[in-house]
Amino acid sequence: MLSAKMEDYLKAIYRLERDGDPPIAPSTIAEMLDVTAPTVTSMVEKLADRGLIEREKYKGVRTTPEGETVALEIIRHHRLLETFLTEQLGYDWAEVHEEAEVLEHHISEEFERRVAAVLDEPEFDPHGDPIPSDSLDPIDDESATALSEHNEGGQVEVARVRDRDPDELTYLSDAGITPGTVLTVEEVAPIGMVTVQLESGSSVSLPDHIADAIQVRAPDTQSEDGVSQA
Amino acid sequence: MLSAKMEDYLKAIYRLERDGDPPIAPSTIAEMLDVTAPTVTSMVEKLADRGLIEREKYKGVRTTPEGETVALEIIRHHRLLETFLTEQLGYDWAEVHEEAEVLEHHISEEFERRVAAVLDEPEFDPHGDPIPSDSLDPIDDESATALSEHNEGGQVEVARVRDRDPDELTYLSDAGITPGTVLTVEEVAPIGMVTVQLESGSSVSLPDHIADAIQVRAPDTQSEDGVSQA
DNA sequence: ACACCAAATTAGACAAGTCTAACCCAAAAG
DNA sequence: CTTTTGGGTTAGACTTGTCTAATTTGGTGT
Repeated sequence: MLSAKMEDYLKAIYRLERDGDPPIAPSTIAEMLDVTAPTVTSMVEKLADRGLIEREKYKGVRTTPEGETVALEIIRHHRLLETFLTEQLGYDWAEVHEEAEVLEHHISEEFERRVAAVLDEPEFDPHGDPIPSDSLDPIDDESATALSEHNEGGQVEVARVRDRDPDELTYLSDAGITPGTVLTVEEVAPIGMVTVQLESGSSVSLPDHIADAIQVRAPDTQSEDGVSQA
Repeated sequence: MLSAKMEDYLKAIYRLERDGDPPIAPSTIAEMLDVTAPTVTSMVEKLADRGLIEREKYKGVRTTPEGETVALEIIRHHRLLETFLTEQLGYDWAEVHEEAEVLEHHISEEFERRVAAVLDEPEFDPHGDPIPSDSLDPIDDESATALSEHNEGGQVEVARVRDRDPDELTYLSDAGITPGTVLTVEEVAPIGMVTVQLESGSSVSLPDHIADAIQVRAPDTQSEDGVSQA
């Protein structure tokens, strides 16, 4: 069995690989997990011994297929839990991340199966992140673009919100912005701010770091129901 | 914050106090938690330093009021989780103990509150064990008697089943014996076995160690609904 | 080519939780 | 009142995950 810590490292490495390119430098991992460089060195040695990552000394690491499967398993746990907490226990999307971050390491496969069944095998979590399937096939993350890259006048639909700050998430949902929301880009101010208009007509201004975190796609011209994310 | 291990020791000590009398000997704790005696010595030192137990060297330990509160908190988590797993996720009562044993250490107060709310503040778990209230007042466990102490012909209602063996629990529920079931003691055989008759008319024979674990009380002459446990 | 520097690794320490082996109490037996 | 003996404690070691301080490496700049 893997420890919760090993799972955390693996998840971090996997996530970093999805953004930047492998190999992932120890310093990057250290920053993400808020530990020191020597701690990373000793941990990646252990993960490499277990065959979960490949390691080149003084270069960095990359996940092996087995390591990727473990990472996907944890991510599946995390996103199923986030979905479960919001849908069944009435959590707000701002609160679910922290709770799921802990529980993801402690639920059984049985729990995972039953939660997935109760939720009817969901494909996206409350932030719009895709939930890895039961078979743990790699997911492709990159179909949407950042809101901040769009020009004035364009109409877009919110696909994912890659922000986990509770205050910012609460602000967004209070403003009416969640996955599925259709927005029109009203103004891109040169001072690091984007203003969008909701379908209700109300306008919301967002600082760049939040506009960067909101991933959007062409509006779904079809339906308004919740199955539109596929 | 207390570690999961410290919580386990505290829970074990509290449980042992409820059965036998304090002070609780280190060897008893060691057996319950399946660790060696020196391990218990070092752990009880830590718990005593924290003010959660009183310790007399070479004698044993007893919980302080603060320790009792912590134990009750964990027991509340455990029993709420067991109830939640059966009622909301469709677990069988035979499976819930192990899952709850892990998760009880990792859920937040928020999670506890929301689960209790969704379940409508339940007072008993699927095995008939009382769930400590939100205020963590000590509970009195001892209103029921063991089935094994009853004489032939007596009619009783199952109050609690103090068994956690999955096979035995599955056997009992398959036989139709769960908290609330009304039984008539048919035969107390001198070979370590008790035979009971269900209201359906079917008979079930149980070895003493299981009859000991089934706690019963006078049948509820009133209703048949689920609120009858108070 | 050579020195420099940032980043990585090694070395050594520490806390938590566990073990085995050795020693010590304290209560019961004589 | 002494001895026996079983359970408890002390001593010392190991693992996991972390740290700080010292050292090494490999690419960069001149």
